[in-house]
Amino acid sequence: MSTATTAPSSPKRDHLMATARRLFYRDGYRVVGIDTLLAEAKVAKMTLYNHFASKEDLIAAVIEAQDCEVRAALTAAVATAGRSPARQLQAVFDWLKGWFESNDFKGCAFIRALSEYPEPDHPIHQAAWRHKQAVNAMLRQIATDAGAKHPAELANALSLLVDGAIISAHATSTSASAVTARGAALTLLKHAAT
Amino acid sequence: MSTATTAPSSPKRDHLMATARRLFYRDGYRVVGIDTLLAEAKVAKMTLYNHFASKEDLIAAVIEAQDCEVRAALTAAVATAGRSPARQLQAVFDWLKGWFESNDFKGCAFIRALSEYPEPDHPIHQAAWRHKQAVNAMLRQIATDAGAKHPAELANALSLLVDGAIISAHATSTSASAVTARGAALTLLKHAAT
DNA sequence: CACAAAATAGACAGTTCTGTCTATTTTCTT
DNA sequence: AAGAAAATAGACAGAACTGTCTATTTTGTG
Repeated sequence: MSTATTAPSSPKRDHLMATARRLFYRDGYRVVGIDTLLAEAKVAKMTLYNHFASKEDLIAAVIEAQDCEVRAALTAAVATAGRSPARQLQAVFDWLKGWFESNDFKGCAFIRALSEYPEPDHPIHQAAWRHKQAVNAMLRQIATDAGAKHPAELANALSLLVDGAIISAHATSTSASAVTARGAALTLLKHAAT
Repeated sequence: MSTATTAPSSPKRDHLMATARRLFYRDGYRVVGIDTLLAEAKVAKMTLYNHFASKEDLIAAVIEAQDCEVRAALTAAVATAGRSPARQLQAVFDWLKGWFESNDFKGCAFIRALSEYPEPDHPIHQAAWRHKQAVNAMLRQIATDAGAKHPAELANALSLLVDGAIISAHATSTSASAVTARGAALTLLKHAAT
């Protein structure tokens, strides 16, 4: 018996999730209809509604999955950078740069969720917000390791640079913002160290 | 005779624009339908389609209008701060803070436009992008006045802080990110001065 | 007043949307 | 092989969507 809050895994469910993630990320949550999604996944409509209560429920599940994947990728990127906080921070923005330069980069799934569901109480809005909190916690760890006087405040500033870089990369279709953000982040890190 | 690229002004057109701005900002571009907008504005459908070619055309016009208004407000905020670049920069983030704390703050209309129309070629996407460029130009002026070694690069970093602060304020429904961003901005400004 | 321009209500077409239901077929387990 | 569970196709309801058209009324102007 599983007491997990996440729904049980199944091949069809996973396949639906994968297709949903791809289409929602490429085109947007509201603009992609259930029928389009089902045609792309080659899955019957009732299968979807047996696994998810509603489209919103599916979107929330997609965001949770994205959250897990992004956090794992970031953790891995940081891990390869060794123990130096400065190098770890560089690794974060280098990872961003690689993402920005990938062919299917279309902005941030979480920022888009915040935009498409602007009500703060909305479950989708909140799921996206939780992800941003988790990333902030990772940055706070780096700030603490660096011996920052106010690690939480530094982490908040670094989060602004991350989100700003994503917005800029999406708006301009270039990856230059990652380099800019990395430079600013290192400046702030150096300035905040005791 | 007017050679302006913008459509001629008229009371009905202006009223439609005002209602559209309010509803699109509050709920989103895609989620607000034409019928909802017309009911709220108490205007007939043909009046709308006599002034705008399509819903997309209306959205593009709304974004242009928002662009003008935001730039004017920012320019005014900077103007009251005197000639000190540091104070001008503070004024930008203080203005952001006031905006975040207003009752109807629901994130950034331009960031949302980039999210809801993620295709770089889309006219709405590009209109939002032009606004971000204009704000960046204002910051570049401040950076230049401050004697920064690389004013364009500093302006880019400041833009990241602005957009990041907006995202964070919307995600958390607080204005703390404005203070964080202001502190980081001043640090970067000081560090970049010759 | 008379004429022209603008705005109106409302029907309408054609599409798309989410979600439900049924009846049938496939798949898995024992 | 037999029975249970899962997945299927497809119709269907009911609503919402953008955009068009017409006939009527209001408004502004000379």
